[in-house]
Parts: sequence; structure tokens; C-alpha cells
Amino acid sequence: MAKVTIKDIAKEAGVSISTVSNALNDVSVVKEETRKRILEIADKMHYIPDLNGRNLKAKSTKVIGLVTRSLKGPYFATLADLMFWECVKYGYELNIFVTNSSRSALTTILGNRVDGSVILSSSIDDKGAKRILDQETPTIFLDRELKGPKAASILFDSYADGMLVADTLLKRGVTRFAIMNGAFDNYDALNRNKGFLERLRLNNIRIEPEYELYGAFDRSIACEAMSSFLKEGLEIPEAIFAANDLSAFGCIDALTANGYRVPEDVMVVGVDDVEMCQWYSPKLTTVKTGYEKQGIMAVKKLIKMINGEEEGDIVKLHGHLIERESTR
Amino acid sequence: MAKVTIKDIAKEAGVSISTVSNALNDVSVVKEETRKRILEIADKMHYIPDLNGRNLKAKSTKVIGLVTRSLKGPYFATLADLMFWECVKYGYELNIFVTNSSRSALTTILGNRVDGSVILSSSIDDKGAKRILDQETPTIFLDRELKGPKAASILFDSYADGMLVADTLLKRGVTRFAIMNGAFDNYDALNRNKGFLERLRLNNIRIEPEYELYGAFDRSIACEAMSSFLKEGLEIPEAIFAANDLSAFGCIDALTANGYRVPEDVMVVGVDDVEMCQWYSPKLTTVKTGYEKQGIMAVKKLIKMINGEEEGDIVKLHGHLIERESTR
DNA sequence: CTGAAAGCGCTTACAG
DNA sequence: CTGAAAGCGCTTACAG
Repeated sequence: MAKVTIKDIAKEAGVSISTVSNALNDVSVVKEETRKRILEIADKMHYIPDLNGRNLKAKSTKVIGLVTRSLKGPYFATLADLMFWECVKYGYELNIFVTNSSRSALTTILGNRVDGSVILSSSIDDKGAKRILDQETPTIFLDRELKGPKAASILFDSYADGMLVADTLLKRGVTRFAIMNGAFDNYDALNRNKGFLERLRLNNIRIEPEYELYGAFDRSIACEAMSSFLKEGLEIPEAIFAANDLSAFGCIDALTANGYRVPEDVMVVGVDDVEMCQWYSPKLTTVKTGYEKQGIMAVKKLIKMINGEEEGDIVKLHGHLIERESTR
Repeated sequence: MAKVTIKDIAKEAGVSISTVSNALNDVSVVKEETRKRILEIADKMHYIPDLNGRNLKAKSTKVIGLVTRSLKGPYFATLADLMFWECVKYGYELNIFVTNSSRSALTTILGNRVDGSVILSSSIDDKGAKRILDQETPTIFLDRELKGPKAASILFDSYADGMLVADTLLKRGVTRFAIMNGAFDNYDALNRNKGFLERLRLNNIRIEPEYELYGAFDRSIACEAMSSFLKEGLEIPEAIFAANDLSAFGCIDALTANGYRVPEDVMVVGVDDVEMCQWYSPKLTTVKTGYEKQGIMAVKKLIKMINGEEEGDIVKLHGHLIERESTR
């Protein structure tokens, strides 16, 4: 059976396609009786509207896009889930576009499929980001610092978070540090590292290259990095700052497997405050970045920009330290 | 600045819109020189195609939809991620549609936004599922047993998995069981429960209502259910079958918090083999359902149906037991 | 309250 | 190799 269109319904109901369209969209002009009859026929004929036809003409899709390159990590699912519920509140749908091509990300964002997009920025290159800035589709960047008339950024203040961790540890008299870095090209990984090191520098403390490990935000990779480090036989640092919780777990996995105790021999601090921090042993000290807030704020802001109520701006979310067993 | 269309490019380039369209889509008829010039102009004018216009006419979108109601749980992210990479292989994009309305799920699936969809079935009601069966857009159900000319199902054989766990425990001489059920309306939760109980019944073993707990696939809920159970002062079972790994962790959390040892006092078995089974203490015995295979098979099958190379059918994936520390 | 008509931005036979 | 024209399925002023 071929696809049923409003034309078919119009014929069946003996009315014009305009009337069918109005009835289907609850435009109030239609006589109640006509409306009912049309809806019944549409249902009986198994009518499903073609969204391409609809969106081509209509100004609004009532859907918000989330553009990303990867679905991995505990962060993404929570972010998307919270965004979804916020969308529901405002009568929007959430579509997630997974792509590793900056070109097709751009087409998705600006191709009139959505009323506005939240962009996990690794999904788009600098040139693409620039292009987004000077046009009219509302857009929010989550890990790139940009703004335009219809483009905003909602970020973690990762530089400040890094400083916060450094200060806390310095206050306890720690002088020998190691750092477990996050993904190379990531805004937050970079800034956590910078803020942390900057603070140490102010206190005339340096971290030797052998004490800068690479954990890629990943538990297994961090675990192996830590293991290799331990095999080298260098002096153990007093504290390790991991760029996120997962890589902090990886650190501790390796440490305990090698007979070290946390926090007695080494303290470890993560970032994110994922749920497992409370299940893990030792319970992990971490920076709560407020990433639950980020998604919600993004949707709220996006809808305000869609409605023309606000312009783009840059918001940075401050984290706060949650002290648990992995430090003392 | 208004939206740039092929019309604008045509004017700028002094050619017709047909030629612009052909150039943009690499249709080989266009003279190389013309094509180049048009592409340059398109780029300079910041042209982005309108996907609604395109898809309205074109037969194929080269995108596959994944329709779901929830993004929670370790299962979803892995599923979606693997599906994505499989899509990439075949030149498709993956769009994830999050919705809690069966109506809008249906519109998404059949509204010509995608070439085919994978449906996490809780996102659609029975009536909607029926309607999907008798039409032409290829569709795969992941936890509903249905088939049609263009509709297939790829499921876990959860009934068999439940039996497998029962058999394993029976073989060790266990006679007193408890069960931690999964979500009420879930295909797999239901069948794991049924298969398990059926096997016990064959051995003349019953589970009293007080020993059927409800964990909703969730760690915290399972933990509380187990805690309440322990407070009642009933005799402790020799083994607990949890409907998934997360709720198994919840069980064990409660047990160890109350001074019981796993597996010495009680054995616990989960389902899924999520990564944490290996990190958790005790390492969890579980059924590996092969959920990594499911997403990949779904995409492969979907594309074959899109290409008209295969019809719908029903595939059930068998699990196998992975024995670790939580049983002996 | 209903219908005829234009048009959204594209693709795709078809003619030249 | 290029262009004129039809049409995909809808919505939306506008006339009646």
C-alpha cells in the first residue's frame, strides 16, 4: 500500500486539502463535525504526516538537536537524559545526531531539521564553528568558548576547578604531585591541567614530565599508564590529580593492585562526581562540576533564543570539591 | 542574512538550478569546470542544503533512526555506539530520537526522516507496533517479538538465559532461591524470570512471594529492596538471581552492608556482563547476553532490508554464563 | 467555515 | 553538457 497523503484523505472525506491540514493541526476554524470526521478517516487510513513536507513550509519543528561525535562515558548519557526531560517540559523533542564528519554536522545543524542545536564541540571543526556564529539558527556550544547573536556557550570553569584542586592539596602540605591528563584536544582536560599547574607554579612547584601521565578520560588507559609509571621505580607522588573520575578509578586500580594504599600512601582526586564515586572503595574525592545543570541550562537558554527572548552569551559553571575517602 | 538556496547560487553562477543541483550532488554529467565554479560559489555563499527540500523529493536519506524512550543504563550507550560505527561502515548516519509519546515515535519512524529504524520497543505501544508491521519502511524491534515483510526482531533469548542460570545453580545443589526482578513491562525481565522459575518448577522448587524482590534493573532500587528483605528476618536464600548486573550490584551492596558475605553466605548472579563486573568486588558471575552483537546485527539487517536484499525475520541471541567470584 | 492557489527548496525525468 | 518544468507533501495567506 502506497503512502497515504492529505490528498488521499481529502478525496475520501470529500473536502479540500486545506481543510484536512487545518483539521489535522487543530486549527480552530474547522467545524467540529468536519474535524472529527477527518481525524477518523485519517486514522482509519493510517495516515502519518511526512515531516519533510511539513517542515519545508512550517517555520518551526519543535525539535532540539544534540550533535555529538561519541556516546561514550557516563557524562553523555546523563547530559542527554536531563536535556530530554527539559525538552519535554517545553513541548520539544530531542534528536541526537551522531556524526564524525564536521560537514554533515553542519548540515544537520543548519539544514532546518531542528529549531536549535546543542553542540558537543568536538563534532565540529573551527571553520564550521565560525560559520555557525554568523547565522540565525540558535546554537549552544558545550565545550568551546564562543558567542554570537544566536550562539551561546555553557561551559565548566575547568581552569578554576583545576586551581581548586591544587589549592586544596597545597593547603594540606602536599609538595610532590602527579597529574593524569584527559583527552588531548578537549577543552576541559586542557583547562583543568592548566589551572592546576598554574597554581603549583605560583607556589614554586613543578611537575616533572615523568609525573604527567595520560589517561584519556578512560579507566583502562589510566590504569595502564599508572601501572607503567609504577614499574619505572620513580618516587611515588603524594597526590594525583586525575582529569576525571574514571581515570581516577583507573589510577587507584593500578595503585591498589601494586600494594599501595589510597589515601595513606597517595591521595587521588577526580573530577565529575559520577555516581560510582560513592560505590567505589575508597570513596572518591572529586570536583562536582554541576554537569547536571549544564544540560538543563542549555535547553532553557536555547528555547529562549529560539523565542527571540535572549541573545547569545557565555556562562561558566563553577565546581566545588566533595571530600571523601581518597584524600585526607 | 537570509538563507541561501540553490536559486541564489544559480543566479550568482549564471546557470540553472538543475545544474547547481547536479553539481552539488556530483552527478557526473556536469562539466568539470562548471562544477568547480559552482562549488566555489556555494562555499563562498555559505550554502547549506535544506534537508527537508532534499528528502521530500529524494527516495533515500542515508540515515538510520534509533528510537528510544530512555538513555539510561550502561546498555543503551554501548548499543548506540556500536550501531553508530556500523552505520559509518555503510555510509549511513545515526539519529537517535528520544520520545515518550508513542504517537510521535510513529511519526518519526514513518515520517520519511530516515531510511529505516531500530526501535527500543518501550517507546511504542502495541497498536503502533502493529501499524509498523504492515507498511514499507524497514524496521527492527529490539525487545518485542514481531515480524513482517519489512519488520524484523533481534532479541535476547532471555527465557533460555533464565533457564541457564537456574540449571547452573541447581547443579550446585542450591534449593533455596530468591529473585530480583527487572522492570515490570520489559520483555527481557519477564522472560528471564519465567525461564528461571520454569526450571525450578521442573525440579519441584518454588519461590515464595517474599523471595521475589523488585529491583527495576536499578542498583539503588535493588539495594533498598534487598535491605528491606533483610530487615524482615526471613531465612537467607542460598542464591539470588538478579535480572541484570546493576541490580545484582545493588543486592550485594545491601548484603555486605549487613554483614553477609558473597558468595560464602549467598551467591549472586546477574545478567549483561557490563564492564563493572570485573571491577566490582566480588567479581560478578553473570550471563553475557551478547548485547554488543545486537546493535551491529540490527544495523546490518536493516540495511539489507533497505536494499531489498532480505525480508523480516526473528533472531534470538543466546547468552552464556561467565563464572566469577560471586558464585562458587 | 471551506477551497483554490501559491510556494517552501529541492530532485529528476526530459528536451534540446 | 545545460535548462525548463513538474512535482515531492505539506502550510498558509487569501477569497469566497
